[in-house]
Amino acid sequence: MQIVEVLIEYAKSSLNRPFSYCYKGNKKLVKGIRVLLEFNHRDLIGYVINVTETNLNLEQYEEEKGFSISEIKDVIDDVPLLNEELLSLLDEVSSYYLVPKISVLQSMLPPSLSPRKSSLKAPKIAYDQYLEVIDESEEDLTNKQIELLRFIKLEGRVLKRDIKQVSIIDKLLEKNRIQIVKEEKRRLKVPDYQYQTPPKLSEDQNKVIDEFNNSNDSVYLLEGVTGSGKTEVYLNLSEQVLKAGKSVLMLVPEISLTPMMVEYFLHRFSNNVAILHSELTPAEKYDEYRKIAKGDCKIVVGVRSAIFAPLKNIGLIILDEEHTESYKQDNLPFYHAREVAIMRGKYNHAKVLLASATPSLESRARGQKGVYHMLYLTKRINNQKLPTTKIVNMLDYHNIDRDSYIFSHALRDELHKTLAKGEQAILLINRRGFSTHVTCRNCGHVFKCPTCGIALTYHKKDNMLKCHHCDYVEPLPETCPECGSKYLMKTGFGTEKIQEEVERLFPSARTLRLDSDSAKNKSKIPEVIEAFRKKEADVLIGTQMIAKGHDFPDVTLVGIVLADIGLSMPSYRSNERAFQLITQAIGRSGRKEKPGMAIIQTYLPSHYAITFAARQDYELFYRKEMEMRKLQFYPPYAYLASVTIRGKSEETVIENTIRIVDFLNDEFLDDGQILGPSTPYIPFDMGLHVRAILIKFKDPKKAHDILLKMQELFAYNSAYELLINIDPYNF
DNA sequence: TAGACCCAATCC
DNA sequence: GATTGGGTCTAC
Repeated sequence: MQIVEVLIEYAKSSLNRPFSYCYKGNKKLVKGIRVLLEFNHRDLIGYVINVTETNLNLEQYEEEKGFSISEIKDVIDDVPLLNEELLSLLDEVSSYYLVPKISVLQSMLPPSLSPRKSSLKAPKIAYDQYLEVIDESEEDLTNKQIELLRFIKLEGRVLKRDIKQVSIIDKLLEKNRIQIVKEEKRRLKVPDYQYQTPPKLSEDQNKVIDEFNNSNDSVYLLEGVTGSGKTEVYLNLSEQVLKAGKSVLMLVPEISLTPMMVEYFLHRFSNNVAILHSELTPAEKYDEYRKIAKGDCKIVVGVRSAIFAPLKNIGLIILDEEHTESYKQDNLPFYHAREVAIMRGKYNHAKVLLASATPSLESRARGQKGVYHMLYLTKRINNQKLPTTKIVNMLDYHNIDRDSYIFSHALRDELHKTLAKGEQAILLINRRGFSTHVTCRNCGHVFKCPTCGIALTYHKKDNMLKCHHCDYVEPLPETCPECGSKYLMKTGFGTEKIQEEVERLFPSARTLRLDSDSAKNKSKIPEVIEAFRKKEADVLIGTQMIAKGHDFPDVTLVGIVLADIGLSMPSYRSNERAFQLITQAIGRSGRKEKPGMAIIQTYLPSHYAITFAARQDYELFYRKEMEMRKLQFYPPYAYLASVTIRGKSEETVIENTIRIVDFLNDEFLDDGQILGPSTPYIPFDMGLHVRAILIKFKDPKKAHDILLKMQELFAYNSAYELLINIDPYNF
């Protein structure tokens, strides 16, 4: 009889321990496979972490162990899902982040191989399911159902997997308003590009490459201004690594926003590239994953979770735009791809290259201390000049256009000139929707989200009010629900409003808008980007997703409609975020031979995040922000960990949070600062009360021990849920 | 995570 | 006296 120890698919720290089952069949089981079993009256998946043989019979064995043992119901895999390296990485990641092992496993493996019940249903052949409207009547539908119905109607047909609210789809199907049309899905087709001969490298690029090659350091930070040709450096280094018989892991922030990077790699390495990102179907992911595991391709291009790709013999790991926050997973298992990259680099004796025009403060500080090897690309390719920038003080009404309170004279004039020259412009406004507040002019009633209490944003496209924190929606009523007045006032602006303003002021300009609304249908993002690049429009209006990494040769004007939005966020990183966003956005201007221009409109014209971003002066920003971080004891001067407690009863939550704070104070004494209990910006989460604790400390080893102890003492309680986030971003 | 179990409140 | 609802416990 074989005894297996398994991890249960529930990612709960109280269940983060092995459970024993027996197997009486005649297969030889190995660790690393999945099994089907019954656990506490439910069928679910277990992941085998240990197998032993015993001569005892079941009764004797149970006697010896002191608990009863059931039999496995089924064996799912024959061979282990992970190789030795990933197995050890699993331990390292789960112990660093203090998260259940199973949660790391579930991130490492594609859905069809994941140790969770739903993986059994994961398709081996994929179909695309489209939703189409068959009956437009909105009678006896809820608001959310109306929203979706109108959305599908506006789009014509919509991919079912693009719509996350499955229950609403089901209701609409049930009420015969829409139908599903099935089409066989093509597996991921990678275009077969012609090999592109590498361009001649600049002096700067050669210098960086030589320095990289001639050093034995393991982690490098490449600081390269926008347009300095970082991509060509990646390609060149990758080529060398491949020639040496090793493989390359290339991470990008969000693949649907950076199809260019994929294209470059495909041009150079064609069928040697596997692609991993969240928009792939389970079947495609499965294909790509297997291809990588079998060693059929030596390069993986992908997003955060691709850091776990089963690539063997890695020689180089690159993180493009390393400062990007999407490298940090903000739910379980809370890992940061950069830290995992460094772990894998160590194991493989591979080099890790982090690159950005605006490195994160913590990386840049490590560079300063010599923990990372600094590399610089200071010149733009062909010595293009950085765009001319202008900060417009919106507090001064002389600067504001008479026709439009949103545009300054400067921005309107420049946009006019740009359009007259037949060149393109980008307008950035980091807020979607039409207007941020709707107020009754008569009684002052403000439309607010009933569950979050924050103001609802008006969306003109479907004439609905939406909460940007939860998923609440309602149609904009004709009259005020309080007093019946017809005069509802819309204030504050977002992308939709800007688009309308541009169309009003420049009737002949062709506009495109890109934000997470227009990208609800995710395949839209690359379409819009491509259309703009092909000059099918003159002005692109959008949120931060248009600021990142795109190369639009004919854009000569970037307008930041309101630069302050990011600065008002309550986070120690808000200055850094604002600086990065503005710098990145400005970098979109003037990428070819034509000189670029950028206009920054702001109510805080002397804020250093804005002035230094306008000058594209990372170095000065870095120094100033480091001073601030030092004063306030924030990273990189301190390490952070946050603890979140959530539960049904507010009292229980508060009581326990205080107990935990007391515990932490006793344990850390003078080696850490404990802030809290604090009430987060959004104090409710799906009906649960939330409280948070922030811990700042100098000694990560000591903190790790204390947090582990805290977890043992407090995590095992069903009255509330406790989550630890190591190196959190949103505080 | 979610079913079982326990106890108290509530209903007829 | 039975039924319902909430909070707590436990899993191999």
